[in-house]
Amino acid sequence: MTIDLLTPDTLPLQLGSAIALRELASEQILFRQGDSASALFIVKTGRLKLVRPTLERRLVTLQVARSGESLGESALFLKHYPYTAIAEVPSQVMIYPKQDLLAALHHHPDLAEEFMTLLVKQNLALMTQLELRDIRAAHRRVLQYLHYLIDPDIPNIVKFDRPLKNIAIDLGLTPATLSRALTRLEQNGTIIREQCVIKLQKISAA
Amino acid sequence: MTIDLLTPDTLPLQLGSAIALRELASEQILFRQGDSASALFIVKTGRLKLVRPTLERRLVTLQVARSGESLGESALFLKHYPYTAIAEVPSQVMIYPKQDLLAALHHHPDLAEEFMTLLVKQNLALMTQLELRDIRAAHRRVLQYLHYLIDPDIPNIVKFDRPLKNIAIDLGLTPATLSRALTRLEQNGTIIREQCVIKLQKISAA
DNA sequence: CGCATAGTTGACTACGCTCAACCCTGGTGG
DNA sequence: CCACCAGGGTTGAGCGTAGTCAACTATGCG
Repeated sequence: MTIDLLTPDTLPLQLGSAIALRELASEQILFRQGDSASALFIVKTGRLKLVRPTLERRLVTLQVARSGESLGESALFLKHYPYTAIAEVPSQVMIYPKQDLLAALHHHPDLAEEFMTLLVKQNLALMTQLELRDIRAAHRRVLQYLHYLIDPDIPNIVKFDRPLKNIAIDLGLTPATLSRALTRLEQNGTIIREQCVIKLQKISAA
Repeated sequence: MTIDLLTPDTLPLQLGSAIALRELASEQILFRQGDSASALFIVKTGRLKLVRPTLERRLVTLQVARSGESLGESALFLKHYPYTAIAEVPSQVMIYPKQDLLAALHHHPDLAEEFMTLLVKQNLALMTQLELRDIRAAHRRVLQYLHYLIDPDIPNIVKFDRPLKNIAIDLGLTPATLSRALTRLEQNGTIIREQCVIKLQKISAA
């Protein structure tokens, strides 16, 4: 409950084993859906995304893991990865072998509890994504997405740290539609754009 | 790993405390989003759904819990329920107080591991739902949904146990569109309908 | 027998997708 | 220093299709 055990710094202490590092180039695949699930990863630098290919040969983005965040938790309780992990930019990930982690979870109730909290958080994130998809109108969906992104410390400002192309896909839109949605919001006076910096105005009605 | 600890029968043994029961009428609310999170529930009879109201005054269905299944796991690690639980039909739920369960998870690593597996499974279910939403064409989405529902024991047969109206909402469609999608699939020869029983044919192309 | 609800079907509208052209930026090489 | 190129982003025209609203049918229940 006190400090965060699930970080690159503190987790090795729990495991008591050497941790490997892996470098990934942009667009490189860390593991594929269906691969034998062997490890959990924590992003040291860069950015990864978890995706699943759909029937229509498109990719659904399930999660984006940034520096300090973990990915592949499901692996600990499944035989195969249920999704594919791809580096969006050149990245480094720390590798935590499945068996070691499982043993650690077994012996450290606090770590287990923290891990459960993490899983629940991920659940919530997925629910939020699902909720987003239920908003039909593209500009409304985008607006809601912006609201999720605002940092309480820097109110009403959102800065995109990844290409609009990717964000569009995350939102279940095409780049063209996202672009139109943003211009529409700007003409509404709902937002003000300056490159990848978005400023939300008070009035958030459509 | 041997037997399932997270069932109405075995869980009380882990908790060592009396378990309360609650009866719900159809459409009755078990707890609301934002309520103080006090317990986890397991459905004894009936059927509940977890929903979140969206901006457009619609309800996104996040999960459907049938007899023997649990709901409200997130509550153990959050102060407030992140969704609303509604009975779709008259139901009975067993109540497992949060504190008792947390203590049990702390002292029984096997129970904790099983719980984590459960959380991961729910994660996967949400991912699957998200993937469904990425299929634009209504009839294709429905077809994929049907594929998810087939029971390996009874191949190519799906029986709806809830009104089409609800299923439509789960799929992010209107009842009208779902109806059209089903008739289209039938005219395609992809499925054969008889009331709420659907038979899938071999050829599953659109 | 009537009422309420679920399901189906029709006509119309709206909007997101597709495909394409175009602009703009950054990087490379002559 | 400029010419070229590649990629992301924007904008336009047209199409398909899901939503909406409504009417109608069918079913179950009082």
